[in-house]
Amino acid sequence: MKTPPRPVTLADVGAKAGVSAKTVSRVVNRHPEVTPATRQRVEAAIAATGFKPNMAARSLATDRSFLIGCFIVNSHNFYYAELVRGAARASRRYGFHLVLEEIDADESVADYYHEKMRNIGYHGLILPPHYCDSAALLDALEEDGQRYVRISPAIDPDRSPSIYADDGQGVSELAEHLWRLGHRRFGVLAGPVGHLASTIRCDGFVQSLVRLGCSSSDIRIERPASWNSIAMAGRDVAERLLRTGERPTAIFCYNDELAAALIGYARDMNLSIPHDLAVAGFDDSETARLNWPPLTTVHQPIVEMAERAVGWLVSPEPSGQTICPVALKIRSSTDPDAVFIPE
Amino acid sequence: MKTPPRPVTLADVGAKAGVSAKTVSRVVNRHPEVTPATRQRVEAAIAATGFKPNMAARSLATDRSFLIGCFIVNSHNFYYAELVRGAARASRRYGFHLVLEEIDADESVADYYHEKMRNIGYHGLILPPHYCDSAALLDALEEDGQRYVRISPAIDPDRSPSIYADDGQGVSELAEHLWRLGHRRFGVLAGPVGHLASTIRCDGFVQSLVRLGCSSSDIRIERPASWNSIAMAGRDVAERLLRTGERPTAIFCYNDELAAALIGYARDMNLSIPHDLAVAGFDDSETARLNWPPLTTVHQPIVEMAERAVGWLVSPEPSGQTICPVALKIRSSTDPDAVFIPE
DNA sequence: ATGAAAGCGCTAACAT
DNA sequence: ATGTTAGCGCTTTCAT
Repeated sequence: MKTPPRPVTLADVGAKAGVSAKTVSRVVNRHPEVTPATRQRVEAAIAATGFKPNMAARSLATDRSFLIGCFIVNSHNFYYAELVRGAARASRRYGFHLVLEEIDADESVADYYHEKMRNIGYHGLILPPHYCDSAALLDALEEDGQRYVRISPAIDPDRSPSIYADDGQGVSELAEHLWRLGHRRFGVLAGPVGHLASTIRCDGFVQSLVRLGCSSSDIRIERPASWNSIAMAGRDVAERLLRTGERPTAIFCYNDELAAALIGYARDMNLSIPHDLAVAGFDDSETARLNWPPLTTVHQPIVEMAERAVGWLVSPEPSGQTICPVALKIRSSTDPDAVFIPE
Repeated sequence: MKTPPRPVTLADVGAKAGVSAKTVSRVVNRHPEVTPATRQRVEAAIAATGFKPNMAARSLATDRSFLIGCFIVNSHNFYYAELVRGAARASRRYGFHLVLEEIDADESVADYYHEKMRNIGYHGLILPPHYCDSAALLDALEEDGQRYVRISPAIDPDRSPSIYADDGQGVSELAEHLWRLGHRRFGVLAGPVGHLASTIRCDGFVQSLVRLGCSSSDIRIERPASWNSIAMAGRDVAERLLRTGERPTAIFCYNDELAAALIGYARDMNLSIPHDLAVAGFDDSETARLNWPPLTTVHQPIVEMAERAVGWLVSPEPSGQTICPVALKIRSSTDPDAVFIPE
């Protein structure tokens, strides 16, 4: 590798254009008080020299970085991958750069923020589920005046800008959909205990069914004995739901991956999907689309939510105390052509 | 949000400890020439004041950032997600931060680098497949003296540090494995034309079989008519491979997602997997694990490769011209307990 | 509308 | 072993 060429500075450009460095700075930053004539000359000099402003110097002088930070769990997960996609795309669109901050499950986010992130001078931070519910983190951020946006927070919805998907609405529509199809006995593969989304999805689904006239005794809720393996979790619950008691004709699973695992097992039992058994998931992930027949599922506009989060972070005003409900869509597995039914 | 407290500077700490700012700097940067006594005093002052060095100032002064950049495709994809996981984790371990640079499929990476990345002063860059084969980008990086590491490059293996997975070895082992199981008629669901990994996997698989004594006429290679939908691609090829001509007893698919799609279709045909038909994928992705029975597949240590890439980037020496072959592992779907067979 | 000076917080290079 | 000086490249403030 060659040694890097000496970078072009504002002063270099200024010399070339016959103006001061400050004038060049004004042009670069689109200040209005510059004569069109000088502006043109400066822009020509910028183009000629290939000048690129130095981020570090700008950050030091303005005490603002052009970095957006996003907390991320340390595991392969459709939800986070989508979130990152949206955030990266939007950051780029606004001239910012997305930094990933991977936090271990067993460590304190607030501590990590203090130790490693505070000095970066992040322009804004994205707090996806889990992190957005750490009161200690929120306290630390507000103490610093650090701008942030929360995604689907479980606590203090009015505390600060937050964007969430209306899981309750989604499962309610799903319940109606299945009920309309004629299903009367249901199973639920519930998510982890204590996980808010899990509670909302499970309870919302059940309540909607009851509201439709379903008897509680016709809804069986099962939870995997262990979460170590998604495949095993799905099989475990399938075993209980399909081998014992009166078999449900429709099962709603906490997410698509669990639904896929459950379906695999059901097929081994020679059940035809969706004829003998309808299975619904949540997230509208790759898994839901790859499965055959495609999974009934609830789509969260994750990418768009992340884009909106970044949009708020880069906007001049601290984005207000807005809460943004998001429309949900249901995809039908009984119709292989998988059309979206709008809210 | 409160207004941020005035940040603590080196000078502040120095005043408190009764030393110069520079001495504090030396302590922070672990310079050896500091008396244990003063070091202790300074460290106490640092702890008391809650001092955190300012990244921007440090970057400006040293002309080094603590940022690792990683080029990323704009789509949800197991491979890139894993790569990001490994890179984020390793960056963090070394005190760096990982920045994602999402590049659209239809734009020039080299141009984007010039426009948006050059002024960041990246400590190092990770070039995953596709980007690592842009000669224009490599030229631009070397012109700038920009440190970088390539992952599985298709061109110029000796040009610069690169890390690759030995796909050829993987498919060779896979071929042997299937042959040993007694398969004699094979199908291949090939990847996109012109894609290097696709060529290596397909050709390597076929050549290995031929070497084992398989007749070329017993190996049928099929390619989806369209790549718009993975599910449809899998069905498309399955249709041709399983409905026409003599049915193969084993099919190797370019990746796990295609394999899953193909399997779904095969099951609709009432073929029992793996009894009637063995299906193998590539990547060892979530899909391979969620499928039931689990997919035969070839595992790339993607996370570890990314970690190694970062390790090279942060090491003082420009990491040499080393090429790093990586061991491959094969997982067997005929054995549901999915043990790894070491190389 | 433009320029000059000062300084953001840090470190390299030279003192001592 | 520690302190002093002079910037890094930019922006702010205050002149003009």
